[in-house]
Amino acid sequence: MTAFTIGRAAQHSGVNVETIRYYERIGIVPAPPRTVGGQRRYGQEHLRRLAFVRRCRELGFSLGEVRALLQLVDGRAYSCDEVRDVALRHLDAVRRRIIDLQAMEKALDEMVSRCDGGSVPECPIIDALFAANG
Amino acid sequence: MTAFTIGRAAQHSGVNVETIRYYERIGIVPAPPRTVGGQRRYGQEHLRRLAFVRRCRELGFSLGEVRALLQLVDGRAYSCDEVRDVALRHLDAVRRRIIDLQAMEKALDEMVSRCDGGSVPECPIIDALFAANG
DNA sequence: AATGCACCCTGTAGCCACTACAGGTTCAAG
DNA sequence: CTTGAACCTGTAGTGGCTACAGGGTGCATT
Repeated sequence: MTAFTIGRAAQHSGVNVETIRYYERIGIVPAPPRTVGGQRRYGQEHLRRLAFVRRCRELGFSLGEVRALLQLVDGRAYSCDEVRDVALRHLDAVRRRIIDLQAMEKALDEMVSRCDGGSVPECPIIDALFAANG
Repeated sequence: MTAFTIGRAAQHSGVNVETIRYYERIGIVPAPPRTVGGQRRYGQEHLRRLAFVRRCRELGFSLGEVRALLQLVDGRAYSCDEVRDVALRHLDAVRRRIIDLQAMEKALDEMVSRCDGGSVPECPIIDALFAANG
């Protein structure tokens, strides 16, 4: 018998104790059985699911997406295409985000390099931030 | 005399009407004068500041960082070094974020490409998500 | 002067994904 | 049987907005 307390489940799955309770509350993970005193006891299947959620979150899936993936998994007979679709959409979003951040990086880098430490009369970074778009 | 309503100020600065009121509430921008009836009227300096905040936000600065930058600007005699420091720290954070996202992208890409549409018995994406870290 | 209506006002609640308490209870070791 | 770490619930806070509800204002037109 494997019965983990929430603390052990947290250690094992990498999901914070508070977060596990939060996931239960919002229905991302099922409520586990309780001891007579009311404490949660987790089995292997719960840990597996928690680790799944954690992995998804590490990959940047929103909880909505995670929910969608779990529904596909739970209704056995999920189609690979549906899963692939969720993943591809997310991959696209990640790529767009990277492009956005790279644009920020470029703009910041240019701003910072324009100001190379000399005590110029006006700060070129502040000037750039006050300047119009672009 | 330039006196913009909040709507005009929003158009002009690119900051949403609700967001302008929010910025005023949290002290990012000063409260403008009002008409007798209580409506806000913005001058050039307000617009300039709103545009500054907007530009900072576009570059990914947090409102905390924006606040810090504005304090440097407001206390005239800000040092360029201090500004540069805020910008450099943020640039670092942006770069770290890009690296994180690129790792996600790689992992997602590998997952998705392992599943090339064929109806395999088990979905490799789901398998990968259920698998341990890495 | 009256009316219409687009815009403005405040205040509150909601979003996401947690995190951090307060104030109390349970479990297991010694 | 006592200790104390870990657990429980419920609520409130985070950041950065956004979206109402329910009302008031300001300007153009009639």
